Amino acid sequence: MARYDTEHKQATRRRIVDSAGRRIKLDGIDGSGVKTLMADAGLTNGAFYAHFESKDHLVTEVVATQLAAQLERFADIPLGVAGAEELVRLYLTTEHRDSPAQGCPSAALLDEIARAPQATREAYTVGTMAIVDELASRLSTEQQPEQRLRALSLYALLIGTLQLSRALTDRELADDLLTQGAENVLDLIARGLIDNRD
Amino acid sequence: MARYDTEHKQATRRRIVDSAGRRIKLDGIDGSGVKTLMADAGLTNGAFYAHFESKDHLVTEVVATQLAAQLERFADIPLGVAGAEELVRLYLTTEHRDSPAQGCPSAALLDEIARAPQATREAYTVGTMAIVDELASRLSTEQQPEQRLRALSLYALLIGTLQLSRALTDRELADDLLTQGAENVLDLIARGLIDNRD
DNA sequence: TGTACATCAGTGAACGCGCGTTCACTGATGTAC
DNA sequence: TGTACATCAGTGAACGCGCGTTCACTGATGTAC
Repeated sequence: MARYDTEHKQATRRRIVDSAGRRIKLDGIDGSGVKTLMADAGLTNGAFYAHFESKDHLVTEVVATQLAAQLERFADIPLGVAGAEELVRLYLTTEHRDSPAQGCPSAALLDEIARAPQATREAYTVGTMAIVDELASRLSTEQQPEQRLRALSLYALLIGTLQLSRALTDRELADDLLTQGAENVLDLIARGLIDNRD
Repeated sequence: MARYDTEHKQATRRRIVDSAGRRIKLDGIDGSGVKTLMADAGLTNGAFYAHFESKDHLVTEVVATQLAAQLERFADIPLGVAGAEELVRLYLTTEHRDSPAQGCPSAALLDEIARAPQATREAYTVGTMAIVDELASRLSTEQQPEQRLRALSLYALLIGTLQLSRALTDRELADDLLTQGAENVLDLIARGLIDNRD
């Protein structure tokens, strides 16, 4: 099975990174073995090292790719404050909570990333800032450096709310938390607008 | 080494749970092996099963114990809204962020707990609600059921902010996030008070 | 008070297993003639 | 157009290692006499 066109190997690599993204968000970094990650992509464990230097290298790429995917989901939402509000509501849905494999990598992996090697954390920081810029662009018409920090903080609030909602076994409480969390974050967005008018 | 007084074995057990709490908050659940956990308590791996049925059982007990410890830290803070504000500021310090082993188990382990067995998640839910009640008691003079939900959401915001600050490699940005996060959460607390006056 | 003994908390080697990683090999492919 | 061949993506067994767990054993202790 070889000597395919130039695209073939790159396509396989992308397939591995994509399916690994889903698996890792579902079972965690430590919880996802190389054998499983390769089986998800329809391959066997041995082929892994023809594509990646190590599992750590794949994880770093997965983090970057998944943050880019999350960025695209946000970028698809209309601009302006109405867009920011829609973004918050979309993030804090029961669907997002109940489908970690399809969702935001921060909510699925944040504390594992905090313990990850430097290279992974750096990729995370870069990818997160791109998301934050996308969010910041919706918080006010004029782009102030301060908006970036507000956006970063709002992103942290979204992540914490979704994570806690995932951990609680009381389903009703977990649902109410999403609602309350959205209300609080929307409140902060609205308040930022008022402050800007002063 | 045996036939000690009745207290001895229980004391050893408590010592294991305590040191395991620190280790697990530092290295994660999957990242902490039984051998290491026992060495931290000055024992060898074999003795583990004289104290616990399985690693999962220890983890569940660690989660409960650590949440109880976090509850005590909160309970030590004065009552009233001023207390709530102090609590927020204490939670979002660089010291707390840089000492996960001594800090809040939610911030260290939340997404690993979300993937943990049912029993662990149930212990987490119970322990978290106790913390939330402690927080809620500071949000307004009269205890409304709605305050509990507000407190739960505020706790989620604190957790998310600390976690994200831990993951970012840009130290200055991570510090600014703590400041901005505190500002946002304090804003929400103040706003809750105004709403209550209506 | 002194000695023999039963207790049992703790030891440490070993179990099977899955981990991340390596490597000799396979076999479908595009190319050369 | 047909055949021989070099390529190399992918296979799958094996590596050493640490995992969670088991178990035969140790030896300091409190108790009995």
